[in-house]
Amino acid sequence: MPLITYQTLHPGLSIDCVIFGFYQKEIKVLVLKLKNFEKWSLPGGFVDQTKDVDDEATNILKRRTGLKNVFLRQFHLFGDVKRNSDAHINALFNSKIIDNDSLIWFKQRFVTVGYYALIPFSPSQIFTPDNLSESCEWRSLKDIPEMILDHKEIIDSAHKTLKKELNYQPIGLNLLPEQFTMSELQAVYETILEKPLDRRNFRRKILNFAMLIPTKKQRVGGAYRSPYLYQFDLDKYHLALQNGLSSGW
Amino acid sequence: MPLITYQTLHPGLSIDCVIFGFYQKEIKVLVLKLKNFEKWSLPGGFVDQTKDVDDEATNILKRRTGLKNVFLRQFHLFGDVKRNSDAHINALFNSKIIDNDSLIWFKQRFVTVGYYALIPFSPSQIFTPDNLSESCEWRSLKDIPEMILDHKEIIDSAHKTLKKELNYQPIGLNLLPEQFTMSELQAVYETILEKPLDRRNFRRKILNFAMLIPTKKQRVGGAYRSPYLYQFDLDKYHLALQNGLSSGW
DNA sequence: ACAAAAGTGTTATTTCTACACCCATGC
DNA sequence: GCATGGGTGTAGAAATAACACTTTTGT
Repeated sequence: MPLITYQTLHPGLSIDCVIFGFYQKEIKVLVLKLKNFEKWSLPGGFVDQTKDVDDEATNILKRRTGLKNVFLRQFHLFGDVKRNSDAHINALFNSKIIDNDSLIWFKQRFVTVGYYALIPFSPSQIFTPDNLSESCEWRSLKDIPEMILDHKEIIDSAHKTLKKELNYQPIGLNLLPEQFTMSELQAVYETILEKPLDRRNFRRKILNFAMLIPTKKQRVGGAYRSPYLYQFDLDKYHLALQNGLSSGW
Repeated sequence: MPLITYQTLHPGLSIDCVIFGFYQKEIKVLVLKLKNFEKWSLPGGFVDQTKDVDDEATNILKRRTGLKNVFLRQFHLFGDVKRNSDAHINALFNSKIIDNDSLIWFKQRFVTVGYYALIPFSPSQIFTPDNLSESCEWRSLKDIPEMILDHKEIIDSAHKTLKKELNYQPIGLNLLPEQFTMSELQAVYETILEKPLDRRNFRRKILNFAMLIPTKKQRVGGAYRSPYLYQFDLDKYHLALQNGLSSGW
C-alpha cells in the first residue's frame, strides 16, 4: 500500500508550516528529520481534494507533529519552478522514503502554500512525529539545519512576514506562559525584531495598548529582584488581533 | 483543437488578477465579460508547468487584457472547496465557452492565487481581450457586476489588502499622471481608505515622506484657482516601496 | 559588598489632530 | 460678486526617543 492515497489529493499542491516558538531569547522553529535522510524539513503535506486548504494546513500540522488547535496564518505561495528538484526526489527514493508507487506523485512539479504560527515553547515538549519522520525538534532560527528544497527560504520569508505583522498586531499570547514579566515580553519583541529596545519606552508603549493586566504577584524564586507578573486581557487581545493596532491613516 | 493545451498546465491551480485603477474619485476594477455568458470574471488563467507562478500572473494578464509590464503583487491563495461549482462549469459548457475536450479540465477542483496591481486609468483605454471574452472594462468597485465563482470575494480581499498596505507603502505612482496636484493624490487615499482626510494634515504627512518633488508649475485651464503640480521622486519612491514607510518598532 | 536584574520619571522632539481664513479663477 | 477649489499656520495633545538612579535579591 502506498504511503498516501494519491487519488484523493490535490495534484501539485503542498503545504508547509513554519511553527515559531520562543525560548531563552531565541526564536525557535519546529523542524522534522526524515528517517534515513540527512536533511530536515518543515512539517508539510498535501491537500485533500475535498477539504479547504486552510483547514488542511491545521490537519497536516497535527498529523506530522501531534500539535492540535494551532491557529495558522497563510502568508505566501511559493511557486517558482526551480524550487522543485528531481535530484531531491531521487535522493528520497534512494533512501526508501518514497516507494515506487509514490514516485510519480512526487515527481510532479509542486507549488507550496506557506503557513506560520506561534506556539508555546517548552523545552521538554514531546512531539509525536508521523512514521516517516525520525524526530521533530525545535531549532533556533539562527541555527537551522540543512533543509530540503526551499524550506530555508520559506522559514526566512515567514520570519520577515512576522516582523512586519508586529507593527499591526499584538503578539506574545501564544509564546509566553499565562503570566509573564515585562522583560520576558520585551525579549520576545527584541528577538523577533533582532534589535534592542529601551526598557522604559517599551513598557510605556505596551501598556498604552491596554492589553495587559498587571497582577500584583511577583515571580518567585528567581535570582535578583522579583519582577511583577502580567497577563493578557484576552478580550482586548483578540479584538486587537482582528482590528489591528493603530495603523497610520 | 482544445482551447488550451492542458497537458502542459499545472493541474488544479489558477491565477486571478485584480487590477485597480482610479478615476473621478472612484476605484475601478478591470473585469472581463465572457462571450454568451451573463456573468463577469477577473482576468485569470492557468499556470504553465515550466513557468514560475509569479511570472505566469504577468503573462496571463497580458494574454487576457493586453496589459504589459504590470507589476503584480501576490496577496492570497483562495483554497476553499466550495469556491468550485459544478453548476458554474456546466453553465459555461452550455454556453459553449468550454468544449467537450476541456470539460474534464475545468471540472477539477481549483485553487486560485490572487494578485493585484495598480495601473493608470484612462477612460478611453482600449483593451485587447482574448477571444473568449466579449469585452474588458473598468467597473467601479462600488458597482461590480455579477461575477463568476468567488471573484467578488477576491476583489474585496484585494481591496482590504490594499487598504492595509497603504500604511507601509507609498502609492499613487501608477495611478496618477506624471504630474498631479495634492488634491488628486489625496483623493486616491480617500477613495481607497473610504474616508475623508484633512487637507492640511494630509499635505504635511505626505510631504514628510520626502517622496514628492514640488514643481513650480500649476495646472492650467482648470476652473478656479490653479493648483501646484507635484511629481514623485522615483528613487525615493522605489526605495520606500522596498523598505516600507515608518513602521512603528 | 557586590553583581545582576527590576522598578521608575523627565525632558526635548516629533507627530497628530482639529480647526479658519484669505486667494485665485471662471462664470 | 459669488461660488468653488486651493493655499497656508497654529495650538494643544499625544507619542517618541534619549537618558540614570535607586531597589531588591542571591551569593
